[in-house]
Amino acid sequence: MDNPGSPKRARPVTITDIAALTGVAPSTVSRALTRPGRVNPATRERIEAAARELNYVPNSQARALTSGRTRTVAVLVSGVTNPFYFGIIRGTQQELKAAGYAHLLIDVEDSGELETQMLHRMRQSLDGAILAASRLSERELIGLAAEIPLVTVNREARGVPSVVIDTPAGIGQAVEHLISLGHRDIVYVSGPERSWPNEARWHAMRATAAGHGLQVRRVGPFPPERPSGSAAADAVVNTRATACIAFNDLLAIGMLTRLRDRGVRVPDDLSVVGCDDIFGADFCHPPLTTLTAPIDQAGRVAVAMLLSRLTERSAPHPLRRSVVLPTHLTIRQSTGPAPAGTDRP
Amino acid sequence: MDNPGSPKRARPVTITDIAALTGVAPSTVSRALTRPGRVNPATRERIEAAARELNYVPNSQARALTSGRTRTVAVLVSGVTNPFYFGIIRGTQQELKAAGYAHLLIDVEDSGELETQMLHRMRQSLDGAILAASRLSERELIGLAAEIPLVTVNREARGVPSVVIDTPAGIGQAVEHLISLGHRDIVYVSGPERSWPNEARWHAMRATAAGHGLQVRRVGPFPPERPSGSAAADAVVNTRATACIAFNDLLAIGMLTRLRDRGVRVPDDLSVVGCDDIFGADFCHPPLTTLTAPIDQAGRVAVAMLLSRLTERSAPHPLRRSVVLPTHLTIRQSTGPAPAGTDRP
DNA sequence: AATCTGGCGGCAACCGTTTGCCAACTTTTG
DNA sequence: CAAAAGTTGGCAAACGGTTGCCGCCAGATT
Repeated sequence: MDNPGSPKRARPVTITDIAALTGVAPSTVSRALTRPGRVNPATRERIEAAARELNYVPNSQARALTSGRTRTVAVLVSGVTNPFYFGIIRGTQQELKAAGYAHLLIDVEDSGELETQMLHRMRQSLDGAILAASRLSERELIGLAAEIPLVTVNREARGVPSVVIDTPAGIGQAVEHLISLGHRDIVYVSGPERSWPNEARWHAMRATAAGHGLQVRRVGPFPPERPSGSAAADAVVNTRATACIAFNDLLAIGMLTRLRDRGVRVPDDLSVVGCDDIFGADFCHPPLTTLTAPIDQAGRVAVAMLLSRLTERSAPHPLRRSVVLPTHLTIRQSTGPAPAGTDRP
Repeated sequence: MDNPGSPKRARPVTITDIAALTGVAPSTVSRALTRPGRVNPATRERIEAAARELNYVPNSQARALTSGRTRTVAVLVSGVTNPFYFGIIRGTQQELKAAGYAHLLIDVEDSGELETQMLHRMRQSLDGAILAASRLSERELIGLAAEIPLVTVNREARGVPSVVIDTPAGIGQAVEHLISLGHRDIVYVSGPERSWPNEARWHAMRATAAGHGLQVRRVGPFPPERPSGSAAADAVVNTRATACIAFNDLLAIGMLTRLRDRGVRVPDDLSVVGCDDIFGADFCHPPLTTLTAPIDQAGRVAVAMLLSRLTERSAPHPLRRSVVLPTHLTIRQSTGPAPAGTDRP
C-alpha cells in the first residue's frame, strides 16, 4: 500500500468491459443484465459468467440518469434523539434493506422549512420519502406529495398515504383505566401545540372523559423531551389532579424523576400514563403504564406502502391509501388507585 | 390533482434550460455554478438569477457520473436496536448534514459478510463510510479501506483511521472505585467474544486488578442485549462475587431487572457497573454507575476525519490518523460498599 | 421457392453534468 | 504599436448505462 491516506480506487468494471470480454455489444450486456428475456439464454449465460468473473457492480448513478429511479428512499425524522424515531428508523431500515433500497436518513429537527428544502433539493435523488413527524401544513404536504411519492407517519393529509398509530383510541382505554381506579381529576400533559398527534390525543381524552361525565384539563405545551418533564411535573402537581396522561413517554419519564425528587409518590399520590412505550418505559422507576405503539411496524408498513406505489404500474388501490395501526394499554406500576381523600370530591 | 397515486413529476430544470434562458452555452452555466472564478462576474450574476428564477436543482446523479463524487457517506451499524448506535447515528447525522453530505444508514446486523458485501456494492455511490462496530478481520478491513475511504469507530486496524472511545482507561477507574468500596472479588460480564472493545475492556480490567494484587474472573460471553441480562445476572450471582462490570449498559440494565426479581439487592448485595452511559442508564432502577462515553462526539469526529481526508488535496497528516476520546466514571446508585461478611475473605 | 414472422444482437441517441482544449477578445508589457 | 499574457465563453467528448429502432437470420407459412 503506497499511500494509505488516499486509496487508489481501481477503475470500476463497466458493461463495456464485459462486452469486450464476451465479444458482444454493450447494449446486449445491459439487456442481459436487466431484461433477461430479451437475449438468447446462451449469450446471457456467457455474459453473466463474465460479469461474475470481473466482479461487476452496476453504477447506480449512471443507471439513475436514464431510468430516473435511484432505489433510494429518504426517512425524515425530527430529532434523532427521540427514541420514538429509533423504532421508525429500525422498521424502515429493515424493510428497505429487504427490498434492496438504500435508506437515507435526514434529521429535520422540527423545522418545516428544513423539511421542504431538503426534500426539494433531493427529489431527483430519491424514489420516495417517509415523513415521520412532519411539521408541514396540509397545503405544503400536498404540494410536496405532488413532487415526490410520500408516505407520512402519524400525520394525515388529503390524498397523501399515511400510517397512523391509533394512540387516540388507546387514550380512551387509558382514561377508562384511570376512572376504574377511582380517578376523577385527570390532566393531559401537552406536547408541541402544532403537532398533529398531540391534538388527536387531547381530543380523544376529552371525548372519553366527557362520555363519563368528567372534565379534563390540560397543562403545557412542553417540548416532548425528558428535561421538560420537570416543568410538566410541577404543573401537574399544581393542578392537584390525581392522574395524568402525558403526550409521550419521554415527557412521562422526565416527570417521574422530578416527582421523586419532590417526594410525590407514584402511583400513590399521582398516577402517570405515557404514550408510545419507548425503550426504557419498562425499566424506569416505577415502570411506566403506557400506550404501547407498534412503532417498528409503522415504519415497515410505511415503506411497504411506498414501495408498492412505486412498483405498481396500474393505479394504486384506493383502499390501501391509509393504514391505522392499533395500540394497547400496557399497565405497569405508574398507575394505581386514586388517593383516598380525593375519590369523590 | 388528476392521479394522486403517481404524481407527475414535472421535468426538472437543467443547465441547458438556464443556458437557453441566458443565451450562453451549458458549459458556461456549469462553470458559473461550480467554479465561480472561472466566468465573468456579470455573466455569473445573470446565470445565477436565471437559476434562481427557474428554481434549478443540480442533478446529483449526473454530477456524480463525471466527478465521481457523490457527497454521500454510509454509516454502518450493527443493530439499530442498540442505543449505543443512536449516539453514533446522531453524531454522524449532525456533522454530515452540516457539511452538506447525505447520510446513508446501513444496518449490517453483526454480519461481517453483509458488511463487506454492502460496502462493495455501494462503493461507487459513496464518498466514504463510517464503520461503527465492524466484525471484520484486520485483513478484510484493510482490504476494504483500499477500495473506499473508511473511518472506524471503536476498532483499530493498521493504516485505517479510527476513533476509539477509551473505555479501557475508564475501566481502570471503575475497578479502583470498586476496590475503594471494599470489593475484592469482581467479575467481568463479557460481551461478544470477537468484539474488539470487549477484549480491550477485559484486558484493562485484568491489568488494573493485577496492579492491586487482585484476580478477576469472567463470565459469558453474552449477546450485548437486555434479555441476556438474565443469564448474566444468574452467572454473576453464581460466582459469589460482590461486584461486576458489564460489557455494556444494555447488559447491565438487563441484569438489574433479573437481580431484582431474584431478590438480590443492588448495590447492597451486588454492585453493578455498566459501560457507555446510554439513554436510560440514568433512570433505570437503581440508576446505573457506568463509564460515560462521548458517543455523539465519536460520531462527529469520525465524520470530520473522513471529510477532511476527502477534501484535503495534499497527503493527510499522519498525526491525526487516529483519535482517542476519553471516558469518565459516572457514579450513580448501582455501586456501594462491599457486603460486610465478604470484605476480607 | 417466396414470403412472413419472431428472436436476437448492434447502432446510436440520450440522460445532465463536467472539463480539456481552443478561439476570440482584452489587457498588459516592452 | 506589436507581441505576450490573461480572460472569457463555446465546442465536444466524456461518464456508464438504457432503449428505440433497425437488420440479419432461422424457421414457419403459403
